[in-house]
Amino acid sequence: MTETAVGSSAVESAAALKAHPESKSQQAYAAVKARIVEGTYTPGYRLVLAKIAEDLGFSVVPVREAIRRLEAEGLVKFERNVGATVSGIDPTEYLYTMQTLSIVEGAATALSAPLIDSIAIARARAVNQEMRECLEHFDPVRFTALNQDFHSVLFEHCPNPHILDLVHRGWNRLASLRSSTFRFVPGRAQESVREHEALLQLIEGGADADTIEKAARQHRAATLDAYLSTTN
Amino acid sequence: MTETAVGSSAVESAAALKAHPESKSQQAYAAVKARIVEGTYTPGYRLVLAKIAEDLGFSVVPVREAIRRLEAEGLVKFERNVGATVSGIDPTEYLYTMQTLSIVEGAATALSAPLIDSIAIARARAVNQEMRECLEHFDPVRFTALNQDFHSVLFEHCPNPHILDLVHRGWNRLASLRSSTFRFVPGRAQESVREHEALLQLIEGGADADTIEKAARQHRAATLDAYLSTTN
DNA sequence: TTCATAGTTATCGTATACGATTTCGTACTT
DNA sequence: AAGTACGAAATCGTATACGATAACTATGAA
Repeated sequence: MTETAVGSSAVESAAALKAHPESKSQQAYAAVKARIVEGTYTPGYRLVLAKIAEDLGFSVVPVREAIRRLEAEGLVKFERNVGATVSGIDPTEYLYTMQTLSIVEGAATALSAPLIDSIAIARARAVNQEMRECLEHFDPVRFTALNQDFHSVLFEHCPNPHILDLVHRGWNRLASLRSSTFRFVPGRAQESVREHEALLQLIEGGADADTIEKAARQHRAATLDAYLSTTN
Repeated sequence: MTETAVGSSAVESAAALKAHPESKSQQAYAAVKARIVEGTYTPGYRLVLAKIAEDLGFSVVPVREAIRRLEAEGLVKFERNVGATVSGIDPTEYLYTMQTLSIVEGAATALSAPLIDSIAIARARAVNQEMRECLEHFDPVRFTALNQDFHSVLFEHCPNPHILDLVHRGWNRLASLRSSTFRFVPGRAQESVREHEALLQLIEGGADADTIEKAARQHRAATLDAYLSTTN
């Protein structure tokens, strides 16, 4: 587990089924996205079409298309006759993204809850345990990845792929902000791990959808609150 | 009021501010989107790049880019070496879209509620009154447009543009299904108008966010339920 | 020294061209 | 008559080329 770049799963798995060589625009999309999510291209980074095209070894047209797609996902900003830059670390954007995530993650969790079996719960617990260990060794990068894994386990049988897609977009958006000021408010991580366990117990106990949704939403919202409290 | 095509408002208004002539890919995007939303291109319609390019009077590259953008919004399906078609009327997709809409509309309404003033409430009531009249004259197309207007008034000061964007995407998605089997379950429209009034009263009365969110969510969900009950 | 302006460079935007892939029709075989 | 294989047409995918726009720089005047 612990894959970092989370993609529009539906699209990508469909593409994988066809034994087709990936189109170059597809490749360019994946490549640039990966660089943004990994942090090679940090926010504000100037994405020059010709340069990227040369790097990847093909022409500008597919690259252009890829950039446009990333723009639609909010990962890059594209200005006419000026060019593309990796989307910024505007605190307001962070707030919007986190708030939206709290809503869609809450919904995704509530919808998935009735479909989660005990095996998945056990796996989620194992991931959460790993997260605890990360805290001891202070490994924030892995912690974040595991956090996504934890929720991914819960979302495995999410009955609505659209909502799942929105979750993934949010995650990617946040990933592009890596190593910005928006991470690791002291103490929040510990609390987060505790909330995970509480969430699992709610699911195990067959709590009603509304309770689970509120808990999951609050889980994300608390991280946002923790950040906000540090700045004010 | 009563504009039909709802766009990523942030992007479009920004583009409007620059006195720039719209780029051709932008024009192509708007044009094709409009045709889909208006119903000129119905689901399943084959979008041949060269043909569209000729119609619009420019080359295929910008058209291609536009189609890709529409793909990202879910309005068209693009298959490699085969081409683009207007996204289909799969009942499952309808369910996904409506369910997602119920969630994001619910959230958008709850977030907006505290910011809605009495003038806006009055305007919303006026729109709702028009909707009643539409029911008498049986004008479903206008009814749908007014329905969007009603909610748009409520969302005018929505503090989170991301969520608003998701709402708009959902609306566009549904619009592309116009004149499909997914509309106008008998009696549902009347109920919808009543629910609008109830929603306004909740907002006026300063109901708490949770109550408003549930009401708004249920309002959309009920339409979905009405559809589902007709098929089973 | 600072500001305005003109010219240069970098970069984007789009058209055209051609190769690759798919689809569809037709002829041939069983 | 039905199915298969082959070939032609349609369509997509990408490269290259060139025009348009904006950013930058240098030069001159106040």
